[in-house]
Order: sequence, then structure tokens, then C-alpha cells
Amino acid sequence: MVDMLVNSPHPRTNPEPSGLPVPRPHAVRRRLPVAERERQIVTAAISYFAEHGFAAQMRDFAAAIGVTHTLVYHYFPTKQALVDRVYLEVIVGRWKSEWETLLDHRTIPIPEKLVRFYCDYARTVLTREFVRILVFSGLTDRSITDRFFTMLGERLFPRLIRETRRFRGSRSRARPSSREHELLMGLHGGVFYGGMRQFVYGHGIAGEQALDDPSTIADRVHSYLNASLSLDLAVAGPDSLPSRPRSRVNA
Amino acid sequence: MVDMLVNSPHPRTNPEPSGLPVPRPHAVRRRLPVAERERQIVTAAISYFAEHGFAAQMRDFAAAIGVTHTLVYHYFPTKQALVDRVYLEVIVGRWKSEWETLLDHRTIPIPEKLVRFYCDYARTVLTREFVRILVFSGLTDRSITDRFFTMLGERLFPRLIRETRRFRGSRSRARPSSREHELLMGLHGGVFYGGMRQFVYGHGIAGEQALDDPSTIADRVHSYLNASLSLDLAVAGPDSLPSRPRSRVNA
DNA sequence: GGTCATGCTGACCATATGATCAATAAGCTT
DNA sequence: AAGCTTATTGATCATATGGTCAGCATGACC
Repeated sequence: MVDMLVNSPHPRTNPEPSGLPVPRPHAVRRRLPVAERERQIVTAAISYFAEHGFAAQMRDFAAAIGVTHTLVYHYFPTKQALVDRVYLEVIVGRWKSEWETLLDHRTIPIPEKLVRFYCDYARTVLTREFVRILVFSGLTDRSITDRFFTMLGERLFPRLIRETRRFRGSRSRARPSSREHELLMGLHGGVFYGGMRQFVYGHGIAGEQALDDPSTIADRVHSYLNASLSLDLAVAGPDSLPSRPRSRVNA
Repeated sequence: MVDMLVNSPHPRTNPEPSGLPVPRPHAVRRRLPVAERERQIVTAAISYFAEHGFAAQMRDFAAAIGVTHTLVYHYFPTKQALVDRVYLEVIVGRWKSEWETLLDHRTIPIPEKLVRFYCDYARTVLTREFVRILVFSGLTDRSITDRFFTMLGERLFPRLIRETRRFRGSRSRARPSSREHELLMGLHGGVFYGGMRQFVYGHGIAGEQALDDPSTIADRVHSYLNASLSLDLAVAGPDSLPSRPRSRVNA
């Protein structure tokens, strides 16, 4: 399927070489309860659009679940309506408010908290459907990625910054400096990049290790926290070293 | 988008001198030398497809540079040929063999070498066209991203792993462990994620700081190198700390 | 000013696509 | 088995798309 990208009306392969007249090509017509059929359509649309992009044809999609595209139009008035539904279920619907609760927890040690959060975040978000649909939507209609990133920026990143500061022994509530922010983006991006590699570029890890592998996540979080310790001496000079890091983390 | 078809391909305003019957309703038709026109088409195609994806229409694209789509077909036999050319120029054409030379350099201190490399890599690769086209192509036709990632995997990552090991005082030539590899992917992904945020999600940095900002890059590289120091004690146990890190790096 | 090679365009083709609608038949009730 | 509701479909529409082609018109040369 090269032409998800490159539309081409012409090169449609004619699938009917044999001139035989097919008497009853259509299979048994099964009637499903409305709720069930709708569920089926949405579920199928998620994986179909994740795979082929939102430029994919309604007819091809419908054929993939063995119905006609007209039936899909019976459940969703327009293609856009179906697309919106897919966005909603995959991106918005997967947000877990528990993440916020977890990060607000007062007694779990901060490194453990961050590791636990990023493990679950990775497990939730680093799926084929989520990653590809987020990226597809980011490249075209940004309305959904905007919503997602607003949530990240309002509910997640401030908490992560706050916890990082607590780890460093700071109670500042100031707007994060760009160094602080970029450091966090390095962690966050490093995690998400695993999904990109696997589901977009197709050069994922060999299989031995999952994207949400706790030890990989732990490595990254610890590396991030350690780096954050040097934030305080940012202005002190390039060669100084904290005489005794507050609490260096190790795997 | 729709009206681009209706509109005359030439947005240049017709002077409209007087009520005289104008026998030539179409705008000035400029003839360019072949090489020049081809250059113009390719350049425009790069930014147009980067913006609208490769599903964009030839007519719309042609209209954007003020010619008809027929003219484009005069220079490129098919849409795919143009797309291939875009891939080639943007992705393949931007690889710098100097990167390999730099990483092979024997005397530059390793942290400085990595910082210099990632600064230039970021400057080259973290452009709107590169990032978006790479991701567009990754989501659909992977032939080009495959080529790119093969280059990364053959020419870049091995060198980065080797230098990281040298930094740790190791001369091993063994295949990188998955921990080593994932740590490096964390760095690499953290850098690339900046481009994703800015050019795909549209939630880039506030402008004060560029994607290839040396101090951000330096932070990440140092954080990575420090983390790599704990690789050796991976099996030693979760709580041990190197009595004296070989050479901790700071900003 | 005239002419000529060719860069460039409008009209056209064949197919494909999102969307509509009357007609059909599956599954329930009786 | 008959009847009814409605889930499902095939035929159809209007438009859009990648691609072709004969012929126009532009700029260089005389």
C-alpha cells in the first residue's frame, strides 16, 4: 500500500481476471444489534486508520470488516464523524487521572514514583494505534494533538517538574526554566521515541525488550534525576561539581 | 483548497487597465530555462509536501507556484517520481559524512565530540521539512526511512556506542547490550523529539531557545554520559555506587 | 519585424471517492 | 408461516483526481 500518501485513481488493480459470471458473490448478510455493529465499526476504524492514515477510503475500510461503506454511513453521517470518534477514543479516552493522583502521592519515594508513572504511561500510550494516530493527526489536523498536549502541559509536566524539584530539595513554584523544561522533554521524548521507532519507523527493539520495560524506564528516569541535580549549579560555572549530590540515584 | 481548482492558476492580479476588451485573459506566461524551472518545482515540492503530506493534489501544488499541474508532469512523469525526488533531496541528500569523521577523531575529548556532533546533527535534521517528511514517509512508504535508519544503525550508532565505551574506559567491540542501546536511544530520541514537538505537534519551545541550542544539547549529552557510567555496575546490584566515577561530566 | 524551437496551457479521459436513497432481507414477534 | 421492523445493500450522483495531448505563445536568434 504505497499510495496512502500518493493518491492515485488509476492504478486500481482489476481483481476479476476470470470472466466467469459470479452468481452470488455476497456472503451471508448478518444483522447485528446496533450497539454491537457500532462498536465493531469504531474498533475496526481505529486500527484501520492507524495503519493506513485518515486518507484511507471508506470503501476499503468497510470491506475490511466485510460490510459495504454505505452501512458505515448509516452509523456515522460523514467520514469526519468517524475520524473524530477514533481520535476521541484513542487519544482523549486513554488519559488516566490516576497518573495525576500517583504523582501527587506524598510518601512514595520520588524516583520510584516517576518510574512507576512512566512505566504505566508507556504501557498506555506506546501502542501502535496511539502512536500512529497521534502522529497522523499531528501532521494534519492538529485539533486533537492540541488537546493532548494541553493536558500534558497542564496536568503532567507541572507535576513532573514539581517532583523533580522536590527531589532536588527545592520547593520553588516558579515557572520552570527552559533548562528544567528541556531536561524533562529529554526524558519524555526519549520514552516516546521508543514508540516512534517501533510503530512509525519500524526499527523497533528486537523483541527481547518491551517498550515499557521497567529497567529501561528506570535507567532513563534515574539518568534524568541525576542530571537534574546539576541544575542548581547552572550558574556556578562549567567545571564545578556538587561536593555531595543530594541523593544520587542508581539502578 | 477547493477554490484553488476554480481559481486561475495565476494569483498574480490581472492589471485590468480599462474597459477595453482584453483578448488575453490569462496572465503573463513566463518561460523559464529547464534547469531553473525544475529546481523551482523540486524546491516548492519539498515545502509543499512537507506541509500537506504526499496525499496533496498535484493541481494544488502546481497552483502554489503559479503553474498548471500539466507543467509539472512535463518535468516529472508521475507524481511518484516527484515524491521520490523530494525524499531523495531532503532525507538522503542531507547526510553528512563529516559526522563519521568527527566521531572518529582521536584527540577531541569525547563529551565535546558528542556535543559538537549532536549540535550539528540537530541543526541539519531538525528542520521543518526534514522532520515532517521523514515522519510522513515513515507512516506510509517506509522505503526512505528504512534507508535513513540503516545509515543511522550502520554509521552512527556504532560510533556513538564506541565513543561512549571509550568514555567509560572500555574498549569492547561487542554488540551493544540492550541497556547500552536503549540509553543511547534515550539521548537520540530526546533530541529528535524536539523536532517532533515543534514541527509535528506545534508545541515547540517558546522561541527563546533553538532546537540546536548548544547548552540544551550539552545537558543531554552529559546526562547521557553520566548515566552510561552506571552501566558497568549493572549486575553489581541496585544500590551500589561507583566509589569514584571515572570522570563525571558537568555543564 | 519575422521565424522557430519549445516551455507551457486548456480541454479531455478514465477512474475513484464521499455521500444519498430506494429497495431488500435478516431476525424478531405473533 | 406470516408480518413487521430496520439493518444492510446495490445503483447512482457529483465531484475530484492522476495523467495525456494537441496546440498556443514566448523569448531567442536572425
